[in-house]
Amino acid sequence: MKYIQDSELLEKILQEYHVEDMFDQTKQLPFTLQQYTPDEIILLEGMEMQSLLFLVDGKVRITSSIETGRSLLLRFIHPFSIIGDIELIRNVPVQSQVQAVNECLLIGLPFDYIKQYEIDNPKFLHTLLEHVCYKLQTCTTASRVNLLASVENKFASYLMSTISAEPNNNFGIELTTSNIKEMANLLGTTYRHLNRVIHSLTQKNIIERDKNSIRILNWDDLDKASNGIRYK
Amino acid sequence: MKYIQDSELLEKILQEYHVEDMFDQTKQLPFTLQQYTPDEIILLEGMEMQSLLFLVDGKVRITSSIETGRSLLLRFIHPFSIIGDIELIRNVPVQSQVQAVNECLLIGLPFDYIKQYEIDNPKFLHTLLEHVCYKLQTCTTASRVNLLASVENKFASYLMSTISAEPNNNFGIELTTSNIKEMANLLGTTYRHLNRVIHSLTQKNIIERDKNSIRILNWDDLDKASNGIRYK
DNA sequence: TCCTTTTTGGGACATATGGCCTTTTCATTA
DNA sequence: TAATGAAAAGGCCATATGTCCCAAAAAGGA
Repeated sequence: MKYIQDSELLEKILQEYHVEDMFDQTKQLPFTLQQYTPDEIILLEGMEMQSLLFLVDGKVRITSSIETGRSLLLRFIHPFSIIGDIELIRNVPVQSQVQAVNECLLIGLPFDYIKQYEIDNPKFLHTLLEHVCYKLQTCTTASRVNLLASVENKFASYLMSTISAEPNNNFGIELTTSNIKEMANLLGTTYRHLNRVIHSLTQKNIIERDKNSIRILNWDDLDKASNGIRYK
Repeated sequence: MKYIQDSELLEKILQEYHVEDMFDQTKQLPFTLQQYTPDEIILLEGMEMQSLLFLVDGKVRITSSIETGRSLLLRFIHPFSIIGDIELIRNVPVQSQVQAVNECLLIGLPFDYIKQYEIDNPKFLHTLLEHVCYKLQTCTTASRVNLLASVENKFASYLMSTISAEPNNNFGIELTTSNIKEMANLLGTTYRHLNRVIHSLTQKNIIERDKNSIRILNWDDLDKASNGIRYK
């Protein structure tokens, strides 16, 4: 992690994400600007947290692990996201592992400062509340999906969400596959099994796979394969 | 559901749960006092919510379902709990099915009123935030557990938490079993399978089962069977 | 007490999924 | 081009779990 001293950049970011809507005045707040390199660990489960973090650039992976060593990809987050809300409010150690996927920029604001000056600021509280509620809603959905849906259901649903959210919806529709392992994690399964599922869907002519892409051939059948599962 | 007109009772409850700590003044708030009978549905997924609810007596089951008809027990809640926080903050329809387990008493406070008079009250916001954060933390834990642990792990852990939380820790330690089906749901499995797991643990002399109770014979081995899973 | 009905438990089988290890593919270099 | 090594895919088996259905047990009634 590298601290960046660049008050102009900071100011620009604060404006871009309307951080001033969250605090009454942003000029004098003791923000820090932090840069992380790809794969760098931002927070380790169990450590004590000192600052609330705002993700303002890059992509971050949130995972959770158990004693057996296995771990679970909870979600990816993108700007603008808040990291450390539970820890701030409940005074607990870091709940999940947080890791930069690519180069990331985060803004930090010390808990001490927040607790002293902002903890009763309705604007700030609203922002926090909205973000936490969003996370809770997402987590509830994920919980339900994880327990009730098969990997095929989840993969079908994931494919449809991901692809329809992609900008390049030109003709076929594509998706790089070097991240199959990542998808497997996200879906809570193994690479081996996801491959099996992909193979099966290919056999049924629902999707088509070549070297670096997966293409949907039959949206209706894919929808059936998802069995009504929707991630959002 | 039956509305109860009993301002004395209401007042008593408001004091018992320190509801006045949440609002600046509680006297004039348009609270309603609602009583539900065992198994009565309090909220159905998808309906529009009008009031924030506070559970003040009884036990409530929160479940979630998918199109296939299967459903999942997310958690039980006890007083003092808030129902409808996400719906209030995010303006979304009811996210989970809410059902009274036994006779329940709830206090309602209309969203309209809250949005007009209390939505910027830091005390109220803090209370909400604490409850939502707690739920999120619980949900994250549950998510991880659900995906990474076997039914045997979960049952072992569940048994230990439940039993050690019981007051009657006298000699052996007991647990009624008529609710095995409920436990199966809570653990995200079937009655059939939970029976199988219980049978297996019995074979290993880790637990002992008779007509109406399960007793732990060997805490160490049960702990091993839980494989490090902890619900809280 | 014996018979009927309901509840509970468990047998048998099918399926989903994980783990290991081999095979295949692909890229790199001699 | 051939040889070599790394990465990806897939075969095979074990296990966990769900589903269906029947048997055992309990409860109720004549």
